[in-house]
Amino acid sequence: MSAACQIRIKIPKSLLTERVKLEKKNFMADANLEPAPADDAPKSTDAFYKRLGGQAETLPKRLRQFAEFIAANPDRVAVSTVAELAEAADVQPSAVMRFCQEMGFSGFSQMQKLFRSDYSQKWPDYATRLAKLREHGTESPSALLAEFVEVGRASLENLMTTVDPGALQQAVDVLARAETIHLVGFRRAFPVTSYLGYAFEKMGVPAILHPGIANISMTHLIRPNDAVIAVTFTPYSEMTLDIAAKGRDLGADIVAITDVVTSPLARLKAIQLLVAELDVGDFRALSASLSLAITLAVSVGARKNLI
Amino acid sequence: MSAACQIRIKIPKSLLTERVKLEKKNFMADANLEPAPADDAPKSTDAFYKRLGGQAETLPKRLRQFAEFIAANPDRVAVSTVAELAEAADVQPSAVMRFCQEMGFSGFSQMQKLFRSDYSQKWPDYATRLAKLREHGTESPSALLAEFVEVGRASLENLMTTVDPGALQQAVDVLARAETIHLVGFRRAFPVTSYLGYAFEKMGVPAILHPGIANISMTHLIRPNDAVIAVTFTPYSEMTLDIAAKGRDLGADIVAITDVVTSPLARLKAIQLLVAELDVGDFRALSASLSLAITLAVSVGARKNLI
DNA sequence: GTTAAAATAGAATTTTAATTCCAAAAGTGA
DNA sequence: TCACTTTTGGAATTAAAATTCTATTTTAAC
Repeated sequence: MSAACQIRIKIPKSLLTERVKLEKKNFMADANLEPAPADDAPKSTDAFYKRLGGQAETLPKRLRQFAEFIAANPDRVAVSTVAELAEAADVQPSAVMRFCQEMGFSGFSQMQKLFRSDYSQKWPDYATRLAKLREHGTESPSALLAEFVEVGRASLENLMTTVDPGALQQAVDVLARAETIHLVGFRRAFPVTSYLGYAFEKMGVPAILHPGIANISMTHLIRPNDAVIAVTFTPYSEMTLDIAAKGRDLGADIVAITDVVTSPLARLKAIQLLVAELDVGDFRALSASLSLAITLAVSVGARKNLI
Repeated sequence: MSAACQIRIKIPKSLLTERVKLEKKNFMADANLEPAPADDAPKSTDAFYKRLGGQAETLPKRLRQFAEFIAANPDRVAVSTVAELAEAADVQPSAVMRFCQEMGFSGFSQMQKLFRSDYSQKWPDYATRLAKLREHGTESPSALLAEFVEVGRASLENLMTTVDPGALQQAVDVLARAETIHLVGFRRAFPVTSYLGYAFEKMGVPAILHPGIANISMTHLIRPNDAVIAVTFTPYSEMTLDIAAKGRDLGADIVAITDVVTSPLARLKAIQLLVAELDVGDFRALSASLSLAITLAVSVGARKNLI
């Protein structure tokens, strides 16, 4: 037979499909096998995260890369395709598949099914979720968390109305002009000043966090061209007021983050930024104060072209 | 020509596909047309519901049936297939298609895309917005404040879904049992630990705030019946991880406040409390972390009948 | 009751996405 | 440095889902 006579027939796969499917089906029926019994696939997203946490260390590079992406964006799994996730995590689609199998799933589809079943639970609106959190019993930590979350949100909402844009602008001007910024605030105001300290340090803005330990005040460090950020809420800390007053005497500008206009800091002709934060018992959700502080820091950094 | 001679040839579609695809492609290229400009498709789920409300009355039976189903189960659209929705609503898949077209979409896929983006849009792209704000330093501080307030609110809302009530309860149990609580967290986590330190001190709960200054770690203070609260976010602070690991070795319980499940703290079999907070450059709105922290502190105090 | 129009169900087909496969690259230990 | 294993990227294949098509049924008007 001469080669010229040979004809290659490519059978369209679509014609084959049916038969193959049938054979497969029959085989499955005979062997009494389920589609995918999924040996050790996580049964809940909690179980999945647990496994992920334990296994992440041992995964090869690309798989770990994807694992981290998933950990950071868990909600995207339910509504994305393999290709989309792969692109977003900057890995190949096949890496995604390998990851799914490594986690015990038969493939992506099975894993996605798990996330999708969880999806509707996350959907209820804010009020419903809050109610659910409280359900655990009025004394439970989660009920308390619901309380603080709500208070925090209310405080943030308030913040927009209590802070005067003009005063904020003025504060930024003053701080950007200052040679050194002194951060003063103790006890429950300390988280605010320490965060300001971190932020200024990071941006290279000269700032001193007054530690207030051992009752040593470092007022002698304050110079005329400096500025002081004083943070205090009722009951006002004596030391904060003292240092602010000394700073004013030495000619420094004072920016006050405090709670009400009648605050003793008002006497110092300080630029006042008011934060009406709500209390739960004796404790205060600092959400609003921190947000104001970080705004201040970033604005000053931006003004100085440091970020 | 006699009828007997006529032969009907059905060309396998698979052979046609390629050519047709090419022709389509070329045509599109020539005409410079986008795939599906979608004349009057709703651009948001709000617009969709509005249209649905107005049009539902005039829809034929099956389509109305499906419309009602959608109205009752809006969350299922994003994570279901046509077949699944059809089955759940007890209509044919083709009815679903007709519904989608009736609502102005090119098909189901386009409609689903809307619902999916709506879900992931829940956490809008603050990071980029803020980055832009900072770049253009021209923006007013109050605009920046508004952004941070928004971010804070979103973070708090998110906190309710990322924190597992069981883990929170467990953490409180462990901390209430501990002889001494060690607070570990530096740099941007420090505001959190320092606030915990303040709260515990105020309630009389024995707690040590590890200062982390001068690279002196105080791990030798940790005893078997103690607990460690380790707070760290990417990039994880070495010192925090070290102290937590030492604590684990010494037999203390570890409670971790961190950002993702793949955090190195997972290795230590720590009780993990996850906080998904937005980073703005190197800065983090700490609202959620602080709310979680204060919840933890107050719950422990309550458990010990100290407040 | 008859007829035309509209709507529907279900199958056929196309399109898109998931999964597998394999050659090439990157590690690893002798 | 060389053999050997693991991991990776990308194409090829298979499976699944979306979309279209058409015969049939229902509806509504006359």
